[in-house]
Amino acid sequence: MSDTIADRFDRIRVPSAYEMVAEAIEAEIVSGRLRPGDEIGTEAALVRQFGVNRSTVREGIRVLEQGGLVRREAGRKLYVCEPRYDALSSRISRALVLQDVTFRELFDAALILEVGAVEGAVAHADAEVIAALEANQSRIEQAIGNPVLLSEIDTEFHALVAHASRNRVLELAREPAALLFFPSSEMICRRVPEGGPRMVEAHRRIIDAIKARDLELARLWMRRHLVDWRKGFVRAGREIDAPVERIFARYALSRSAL
Amino acid sequence: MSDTIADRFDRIRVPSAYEMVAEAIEAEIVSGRLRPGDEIGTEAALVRQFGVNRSTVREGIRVLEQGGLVRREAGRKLYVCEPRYDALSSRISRALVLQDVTFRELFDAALILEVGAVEGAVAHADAEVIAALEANQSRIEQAIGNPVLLSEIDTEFHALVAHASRNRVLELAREPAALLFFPSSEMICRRVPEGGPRMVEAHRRIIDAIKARDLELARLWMRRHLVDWRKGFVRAGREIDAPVERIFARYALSRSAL
DNA sequence: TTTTCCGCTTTGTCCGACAAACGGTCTCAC
DNA sequence: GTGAGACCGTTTGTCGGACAAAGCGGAAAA
Repeated sequence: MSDTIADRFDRIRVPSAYEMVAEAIEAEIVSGRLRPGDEIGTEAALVRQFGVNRSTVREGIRVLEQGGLVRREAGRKLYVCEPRYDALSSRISRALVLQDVTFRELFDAALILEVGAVEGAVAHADAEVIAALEANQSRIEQAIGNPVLLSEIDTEFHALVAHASRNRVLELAREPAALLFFPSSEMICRRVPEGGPRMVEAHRRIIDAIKARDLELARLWMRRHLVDWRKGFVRAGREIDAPVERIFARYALSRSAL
Repeated sequence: MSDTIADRFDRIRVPSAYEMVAEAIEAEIVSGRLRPGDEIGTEAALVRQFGVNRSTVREGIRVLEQGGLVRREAGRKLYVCEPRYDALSSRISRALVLQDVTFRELFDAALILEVGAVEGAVAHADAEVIAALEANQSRIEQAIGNPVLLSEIDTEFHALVAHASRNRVLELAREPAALLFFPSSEMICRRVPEGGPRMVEAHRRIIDAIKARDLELARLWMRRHLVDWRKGFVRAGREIDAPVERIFARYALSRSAL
């Protein structure tokens, strides 16, 4: 009977105790009354304050831990943590993989995000970041011929460029895609031998463009660098419209768990 | 003594039982052996299978729930859920707020992400999404003068544009920023009366450009639309380099919790 | 056939308990 | 006096058992 009438009201959600525990602590953190580094207190203390059972407190703590708001230092005290992205990014990467996003989507998004990041880097890079980029460059020049190292250093390069933009929103926005995108360059370098040198040259040009504050040149070489990746991907015999395999998700996850 | 020697080994992390429970179930989901919609089983069943206590199983379940991998249907059975972003995006928004990102960062990132999204929309929008955009437009034309509605419909408009790009990576990448960015347009419309009509015109032009597959025009009007926002922000007397207030985080969180 | 009621299942919460790991203190040998 | 080691209380991770409330399904009643 009632299913023939349009529902006027939403279902009422009664929050459970462990959710209220989590929300109470979260409110303290979001409002700033608890600051990163502060300790939350022992489980027993929380039991006293909230007047609920320890199991309930513990479930609430799990929620906060997963949300990246608190952190347990090596099985010991609970601290409010300075917001860490890694855990969140890897969770998003996992969601992307589960949705079977394609490499084309990944590539199109990376093009937008990485070019955006290098634009920001041209505008805001300071000496410190540029030094880090140069250090990265000298390492990658040593690593030609070693696909595993190449891919790792390349991933770090792009993270550094994003960091140079001094835009934490952008830095975060690109991370889930990067986590899935760059590991595959290992596979490419393995199968396309000229991939390594081309990558090293592109990085060199990008760093130079950032140092020269040359927006157009930076854009150009970042774009070229990524298009190279796509070419290599195809030449390595991969289908660009195929979904990102779930293998990569596992890889991204296991790395971030460390 | 040992702190004078460079540490060779990382601390060994012994995974606790509830983490292993969570990982075991996660592995089933990521590998595809458990598909969205499948049910996980009752807590009692998991207790039997894993041979651990129910409290332990429950903590593991909390972890998965927060990770957006499983979902409890109204206090009842556990299902593998089709990956939902909302929860994850709001968590990232929260992290951004806690880092005190500025409106300028938000604006710069939104410029890159939204222009990127509209580029994708020009390339990939289909009739269905365009119809949805038109419906959104007719609603916003009715809403001029109502800041709350305007801001809501504007937020939906941008989500639709991103969806039209048929790029789930980009769609997801923009969401955390959007969650923080667009709600503030309510404040702007409230204080800058001509904001409403300008927003409506920009949307109209963007939709037309998408329909005409005119890349440059779409870019132009999206950029103009966002720059308008920034102008309004300043004219409303707000400081663009000030951190996003924590109020907005709460707003974004409470919306996504529904 | 429809409504109502009853009992079973499952979740949310509680209580009490214990081993292992950790932190701090105290003692003892040097 | 100082350092090493033993000792002890605290805290976490896990366990077993228990109960009320809510949801589900089938039987009984209208």
